[in-house]
Amino acid sequence: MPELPEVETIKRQISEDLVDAEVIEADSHESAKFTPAREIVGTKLGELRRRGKFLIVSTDDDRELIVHLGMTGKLRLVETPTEDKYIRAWWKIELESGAYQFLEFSDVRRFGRIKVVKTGDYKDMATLNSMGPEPFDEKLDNQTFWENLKKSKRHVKTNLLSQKPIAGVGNIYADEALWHAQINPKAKTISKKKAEKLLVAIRQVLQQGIDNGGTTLRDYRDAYGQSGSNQRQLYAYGRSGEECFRCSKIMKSDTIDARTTTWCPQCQKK
DNA sequence: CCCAACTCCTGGGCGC
DNA sequence: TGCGCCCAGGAGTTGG
Repeated sequence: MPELPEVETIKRQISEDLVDAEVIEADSHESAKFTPAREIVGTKLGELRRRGKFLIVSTDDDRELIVHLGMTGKLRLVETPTEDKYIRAWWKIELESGAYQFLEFSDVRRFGRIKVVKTGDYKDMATLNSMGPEPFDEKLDNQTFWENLKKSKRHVKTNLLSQKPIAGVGNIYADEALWHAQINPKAKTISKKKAEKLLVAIRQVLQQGIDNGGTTLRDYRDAYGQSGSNQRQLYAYGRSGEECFRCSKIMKSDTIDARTTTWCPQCQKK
């Protein structure tokens, strides 16, 4: 599932190509989740940005195209249209160089969505509107993160997935970060010391994910259709029943607030 | 405001 | 070989 590192990888790959590209033609699946894709025909694009797990492209008429990849979404840039029955939206664009390319949004399970809004107008997008700070924002310090965590009384794992204390963390990187910080996913109150450790761990697992071009378990591919390699360096996610890499106890898995969670019962005690 | 429950979706894995 | 069942889960929606 695309989380911050996967979305960041795509952003880095095609952001520059989109600058000053003109949208010549577009079409989409008929679902209202995707039809806004058609609204930007005739505009010129700006850079592609990332906010949490959202991709945002500005247009030259003061709007923004917002893409969320959901569970199985892929955004890719190709020279000729791909034979792919799961393409939910596509845009034919003319790059600044004069070359024509196709930006394709493919999404088997249709959990992704596309929106077009006036610049910065996210009032109809609850998650984006109340999103916490970017993990690599230098202004995000230990004190702020700790205070953000304390705003909710929910399980820390669930709190992270809400995108409110910090942006961009999903199920995989949440389990990874909690393992590294040795925090029980069901903990509800986090000491300042533990919060500091968690922030370090989040930054570390996300950076490693970016460095590895994302985690490809099943569906994730980058903007050129390539797999990431971070799945080879996971310490918690998907390791239920296997030995903890730190203490050799058997890793445990359970559903916490409807999300599968894997942790070490020995070194992630409450 | 917060939170919990429900909803959206389909390929793939498994038991029989 | 194929059928039925279940699982993966981010975020939007609804209702308390």
